[in-house]
Amino acid sequence: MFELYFKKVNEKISLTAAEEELCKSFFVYKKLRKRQYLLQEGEVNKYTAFVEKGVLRSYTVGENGAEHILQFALEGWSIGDIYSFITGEPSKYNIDALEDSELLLLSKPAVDEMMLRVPKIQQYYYLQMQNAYVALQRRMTMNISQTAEEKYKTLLAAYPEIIQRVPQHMIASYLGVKPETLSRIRRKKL
Amino acid sequence: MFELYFKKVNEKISLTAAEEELCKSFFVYKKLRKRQYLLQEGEVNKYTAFVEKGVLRSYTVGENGAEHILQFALEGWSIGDIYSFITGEPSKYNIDALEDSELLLLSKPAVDEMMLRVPKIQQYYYLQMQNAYVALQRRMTMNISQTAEEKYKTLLAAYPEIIQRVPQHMIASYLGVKPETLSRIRRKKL
DNA sequence: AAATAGCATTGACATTTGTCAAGTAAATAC
DNA sequence: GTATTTACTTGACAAATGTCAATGCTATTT
Repeated sequence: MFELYFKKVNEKISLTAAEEELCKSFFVYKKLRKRQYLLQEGEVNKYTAFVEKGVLRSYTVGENGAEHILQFALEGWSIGDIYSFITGEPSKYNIDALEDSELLLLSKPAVDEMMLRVPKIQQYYYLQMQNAYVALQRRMTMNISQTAEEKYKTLLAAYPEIIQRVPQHMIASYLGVKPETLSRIRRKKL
Repeated sequence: MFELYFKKVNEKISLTAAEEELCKSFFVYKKLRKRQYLLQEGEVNKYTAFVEKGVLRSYTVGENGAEHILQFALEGWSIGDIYSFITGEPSKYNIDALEDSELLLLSKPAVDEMMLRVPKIQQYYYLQMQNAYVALQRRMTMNISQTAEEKYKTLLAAYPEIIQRVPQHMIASYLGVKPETLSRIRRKKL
């Protein structure tokens, strides 16, 4: 149940068996059914979730009720509202499961303790943070410089799994276009 | 010449006079004339720059020669290509000054050494990284959910100084619209 | 199996944004 | 100070995307 997590960690740093065992003790395992919330707007985000299995998404809801998707997280990715997690303020985001999913949760005290007991792991999380930032920057560049069709192609090339496993109207929201527009873009290439 | 930097740092953590002195020794002071580069595409980004005075911007250049602006940095902000800084790979970004500017540069070895000698400062940089991420996330949400006009208003409300000090066509690029479109948006409200 | 609800597709049309071209204003160079 | 370049504005038109409404499809519920 920790296979994927340590696979990912050991791509970046290397932990001894003893260190791995110690790490495990800080996580809480959680299953989420499709459509279940991990976090709802207004709650404090107490955990960052590593996805062992399934797909989650984070999103906001506008005044008009429209959903705006910020992030998808497939197996091997992490998700959570960092801002709320750190500050303890209520989150503006919702996070829920798009498929039945299995998660490894880490609370803030657990992170702190883990960093203390297994200092090496700090580097992994720092790298993670950087990667997340860089990825977001890339998405930003894509968004200001490309048309709807180009954005779709870029996403398809970079993360084909997302396109396959996520409903189309959510992909549209992620790209910042209407579902009808995405449907028309897709029709072109059949 | 370090006033602004320590003003910012001490908003988050508190350093003793001795610690401040120690910190100072890790920075390199640099003046940049308007239009001068801090970083050019293809170079390795060796420094993160804290802006004491002036305005810088980071941007990419597309195949068609169009510039896409990623970030502005006014007094009190930092700028640099984190990815290149960390990995040592050549940067895909350009960074230059939009006004005569004064910078405090920190190299990677200097950061490492500073963190070691003044551990407290680690927290400041971790917070900085988080804030940068959260700000980018906000911008992303704005970009996928708002029209050109709304994006302009949002930017104007959040960072009026940017609008005043940066050429309009760069604002347009930052928002992901054409200069003509921005000009027409601005005309409406006079 | 039938009923329901949500999702994807399509068409007609409206709105927003982009493109091209021209002209003016402002900044910079000489 | 004049010349030259660069930035901003404006208009006419084109292209992209959004809106609204109808339809069929698929999955879920009962």
